[in-house]
Amino acid sequence: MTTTGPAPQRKMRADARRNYERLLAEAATVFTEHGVEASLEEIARRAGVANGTLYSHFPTRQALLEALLRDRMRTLSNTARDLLDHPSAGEALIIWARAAMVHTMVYRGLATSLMRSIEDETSQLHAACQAVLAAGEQLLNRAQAAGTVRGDATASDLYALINAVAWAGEQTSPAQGERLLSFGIDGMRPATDS
Amino acid sequence: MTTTGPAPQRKMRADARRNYERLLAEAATVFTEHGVEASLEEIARRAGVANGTLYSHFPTRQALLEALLRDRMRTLSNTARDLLDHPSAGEALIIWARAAMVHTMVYRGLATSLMRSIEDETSQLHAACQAVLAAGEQLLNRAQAAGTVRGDATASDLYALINAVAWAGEQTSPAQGERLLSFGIDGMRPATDS
DNA sequence: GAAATATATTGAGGCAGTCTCAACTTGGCA
DNA sequence: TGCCAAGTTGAGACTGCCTCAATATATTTC
Repeated sequence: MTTTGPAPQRKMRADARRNYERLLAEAATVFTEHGVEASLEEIARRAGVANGTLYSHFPTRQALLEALLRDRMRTLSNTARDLLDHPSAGEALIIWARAAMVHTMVYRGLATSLMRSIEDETSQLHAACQAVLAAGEQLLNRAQAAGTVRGDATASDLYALINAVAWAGEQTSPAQGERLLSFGIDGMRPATDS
Repeated sequence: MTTTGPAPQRKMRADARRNYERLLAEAATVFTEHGVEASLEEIARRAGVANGTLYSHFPTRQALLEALLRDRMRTLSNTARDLLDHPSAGEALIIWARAAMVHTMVYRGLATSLMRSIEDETSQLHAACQAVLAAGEQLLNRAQAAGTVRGDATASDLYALINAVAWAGEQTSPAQGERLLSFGIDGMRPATDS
């Protein structure tokens, strides 16, 4: 499993880089097991370093999360761009929204972090979240232009919807998340004046 | 503000009852300020009792929450029953769902507790949550019979939807919660075969 | 290759929170 | 009044967060 080097700043000392990677790897498994609120001490312990080392590499939990999600979130944004070429604007939106929901469910508690980060511009995750939101907006706009989605739905609505259904999914079951997403997207259809 | 006596077990000693009420009152304000994950020590401190006293009255955070929400949740269930007489089945469902969402937003973090409690039958809140879910189910069934809501929507869907939009609302703004709720309910309409 | 230097790591310590329980009040009945 | 069941207390064991002076190590320089 070759990962793209997480590439923090250039030229780290060899031992530092080793610990950095080790910490990231352990963080991934610990977050998977216990969610994003897992003990940072446990991550350090498992990585075989003192907790101070963890804090020196990742001053906050958010910073650690950011490093862990960087690639994944970039991918999500790129996927949105690619889907702009999809023949059906409406379908493209649905496909992407589903992918975004799945992404948000990798770690328990992630939806909360991502939702908080879009509001809080001091968050290390803020930029990545904004990029995702902007990517979604493109797909949304196209679907609106195609008449598949109500004109008054906003990118914030879409972002909130995705996170809310991911949250529901992580609380109960992924299937429940999927169901709510379907309802939510359907509800964004233009009103049929019956 | 006369409240219905929270009535734990019969015949408490006078000082015990006094502390019990005091704790509940302080819990309400502290939860309002800091959400349901607020420090229990602070509640005890503010109530002017030792933390052990808090734990003796409310062995878990959930127990405290249950006592705090008991009346409110009963009311919500009753409201649903009353709304069964509403002329429009569809409107009745919407009105109730909105009320349930507002209820879920009284304390930050409550949506998470309520969502967890419906799954976890050992939770002190489980029974109250089930009652709310059952109450919603009645309204849902009527709306389905009236053809206003898809037949395949379940009470669990409704419960999850309400909690998910309340969660979104507490993360961003109540207005955002309202918007998502509208989308969700709209999406539960029977498919118009265009 | 050794000294000098910049870079990392360590872990104890201060803080806050949860929860428990043995020792101690104190309310209320006989 | 005196007794004892019921209630309260708060120190203490635990876990977690985060900091920072002391220490160790990689890399550069000569």
